[in-house]
Amino acid sequence: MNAAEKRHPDQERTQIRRKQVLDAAACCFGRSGFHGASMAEISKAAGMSAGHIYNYFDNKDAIIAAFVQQNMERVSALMVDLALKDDPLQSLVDQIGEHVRESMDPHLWVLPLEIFSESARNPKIAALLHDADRRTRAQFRAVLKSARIKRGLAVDDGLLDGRLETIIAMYQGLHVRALHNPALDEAAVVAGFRLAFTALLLH
Amino acid sequence: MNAAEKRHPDQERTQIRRKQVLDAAACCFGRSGFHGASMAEISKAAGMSAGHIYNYFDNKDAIIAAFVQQNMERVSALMVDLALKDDPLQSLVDQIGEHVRESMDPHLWVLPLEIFSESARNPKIAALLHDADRRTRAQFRAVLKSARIKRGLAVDDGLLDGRLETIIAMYQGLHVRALHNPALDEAAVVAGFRLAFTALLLH
Amino acid sequence: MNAAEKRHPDQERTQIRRKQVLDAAACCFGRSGFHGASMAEISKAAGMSAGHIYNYFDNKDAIIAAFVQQNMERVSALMVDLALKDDPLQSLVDQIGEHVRESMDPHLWVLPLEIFSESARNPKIAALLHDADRRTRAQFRAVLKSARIKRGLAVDDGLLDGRLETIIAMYQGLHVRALHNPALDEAAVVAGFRLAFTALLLH
Amino acid sequence: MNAAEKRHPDQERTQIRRKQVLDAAACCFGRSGFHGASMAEISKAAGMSAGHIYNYFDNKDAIIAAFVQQNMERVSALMVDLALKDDPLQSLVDQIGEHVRESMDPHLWVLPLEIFSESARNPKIAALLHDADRRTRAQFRAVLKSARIKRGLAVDDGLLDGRLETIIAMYQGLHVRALHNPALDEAAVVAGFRLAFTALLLH
DNA sequence: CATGAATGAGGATTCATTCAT
DNA sequence: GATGAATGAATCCTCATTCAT
Repeated sequence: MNAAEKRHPDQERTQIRRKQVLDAAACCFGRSGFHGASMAEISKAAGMSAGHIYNYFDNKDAIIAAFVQQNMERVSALMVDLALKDDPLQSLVDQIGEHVRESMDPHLWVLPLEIFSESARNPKIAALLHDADRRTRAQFRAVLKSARIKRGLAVDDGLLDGRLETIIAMYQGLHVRALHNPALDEAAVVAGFRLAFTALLLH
Repeated sequence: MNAAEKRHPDQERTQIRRKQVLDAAACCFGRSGFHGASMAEISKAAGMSAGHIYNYFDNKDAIIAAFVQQNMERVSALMVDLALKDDPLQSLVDQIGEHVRESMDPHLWVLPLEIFSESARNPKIAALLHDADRRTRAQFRAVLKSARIKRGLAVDDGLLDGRLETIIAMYQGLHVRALHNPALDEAAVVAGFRLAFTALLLH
Repeated sequence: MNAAEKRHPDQERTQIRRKQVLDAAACCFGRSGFHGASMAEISKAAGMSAGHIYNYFDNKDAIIAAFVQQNMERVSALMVDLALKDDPLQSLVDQIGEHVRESMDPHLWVLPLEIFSESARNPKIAALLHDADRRTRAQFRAVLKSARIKRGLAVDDGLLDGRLETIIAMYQGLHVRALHNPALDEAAVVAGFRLAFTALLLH
Repeated sequence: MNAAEKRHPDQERTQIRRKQVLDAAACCFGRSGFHGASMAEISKAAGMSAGHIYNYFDNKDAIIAAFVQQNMERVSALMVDLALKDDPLQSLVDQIGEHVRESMDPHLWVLPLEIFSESARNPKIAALLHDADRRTRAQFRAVLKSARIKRGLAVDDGLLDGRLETIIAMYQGLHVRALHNPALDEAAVVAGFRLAFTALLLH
């Protein structure tokens, strides 16, 4: 046990407990949705009594919000990775294959959709989403801009936003596609995406 | 009152009442979500008692399903329109502006997202969605194919699916973008979409 | 159409309609019980709208009561038949076989049980039952008495009631037995009843 | 508080609560019938919230079933008592007086009738009833057989069933008699039963 | 006479939340 | 800290009953 942990052992414990709940919530939310998952279900998955959860979260909405927050941070980290690449533009094109494959696991995209539809109704969630999206966009924008300069491509500020919004839309739309079309042909999608990405990123 | 109405006044009335409920449901579902909207809320919006709704729908799920079905048919009609154009490919590119503008009214896209997340958990809704998507894809595919032939473009069957899935993903993703980024710049998106569509449709 | 019918054609019609409802009720009550059978179910079986039933019966309870009344009258008629026999005592013993066989059709005895348990809760039904039972007992008692005199058996007034109550209890209990023991052996029951009846009636 | 209670305080509490509910149910079912008694009524009688009852019983049917089960066990215990008597046959005849007196308290026999009529419609209850009846019959049969051997009476296997079914029918029928004829003369019934029992048991 | 659309009260059940232990 | 017993409001749904047509 290191010093930092020793200094605030209870805060440490609190963080562990909160994570326990959020992990359990991830499982339950994925299985039953935000509103379908009962506190009882979550508490059982968290290995903790239902009442005790209220020591760490004010109410169920707070769990949902914390859970969404956590997810946002995960996505933000992916952007940081991209920024560190040598040639991010080429990376994006090259990685279409694996990104598409990931996006097509429907199991993985139930939760984002749950979040999206919750945000339409819950202003707190919407604020979280807007904020995270703004940060992610800024990161993505910076990456695109510097990469275009490095490659000697035009840096058309207005169009830059269009390029990145389109790319993000494609990936977010792909999650929806995976749900709607269970027989979605991965190779075909990759080919289609490559056509579009080439136009969007390399010209 | 015309002849058709006179002949089946009760069936007519039933249809009117069902529509009344579905319209009310659209409103309530958009405001509160499928599960957040209570039958009492819907019945009040529909101007009829809660109990009476059950004369037109077996249960709440049946309302959701009918509502989804109705939405599907609206989308299907759009495809039929497209097929009737002289040059559907050019039409798609030309109409990017208005389609994007429509897609960006967040009010309009709350419900589809609600449907998507419901489908992840409700097999009946998922089946409706899959079926509708299959039909829509087939229509879209036929349109693209004949339009490409007419234009003398390569009819690469495998890639054709990729092209259309990418386009659908872009529009479905755009709904998500509109929710995530309330300041979304319409002109920029249109420009981005035009780049991608040109690559996907006209080459 | 005879005179009596012509004089009160509407009362005639009313009686027919009431009977229609009661017959339908018999079917529904047997299938679903008094409280399980809905007015909608009954009205469908009666081939008449639910609302219209209220022109013939004040409410559902009135249907139940009329139905019970009808059943009571049927039982009473059986007693009259018995009184007309040459040697009612011997008849009762001889008919054990067919009476037991009848009593063992569980389908037939659902309704009496329904009536019994309703009477425990519904004073109006209880009054009907008490009244019918009193009449039936009196008839039965008179039959037994005169038959015993004719046969030269002792006419022990106090014991006479015991004899007849016991016999009635046996048949009413047999209905319960038929429900409890679906494998009830008819021949065995007949033999058992014959032992008891011989002691009760012929000594 | 003894050791057993201390070891499983929660299981103990659960049993107490279940009993609380069943006792309340007995009261409400008797007053209003199985379907007439609402969960609210039962919960008030049990001194606990309606929602809390669902921690002890899956649903209302489970309460009915547990209640029926409880009643069955009471009857089964009576059979065990009988088996322990020196001369069960003579005991049965001697105890006619008290058994009849018990059977004539109408308040006590409302619930069995409720159970009977429920069993006609509820397969789960019917199964419970059939099973309990089978066990009770087997016990009774063994008692009768050994007692007849001890007394040197013929052990006519087929007729044995007839004898016992007739006796059970008499007592079950007596409950119905008590409801139908509030003025039922106890002494007369005892005399009638004695005639029949003598023929059925002692010859 | 006859319909069946419409009502609204009431029922079983669930679940977020609290609190005594 | 930790439990889970307990609450009670809210939800979906049913059904006897009424009434305009």
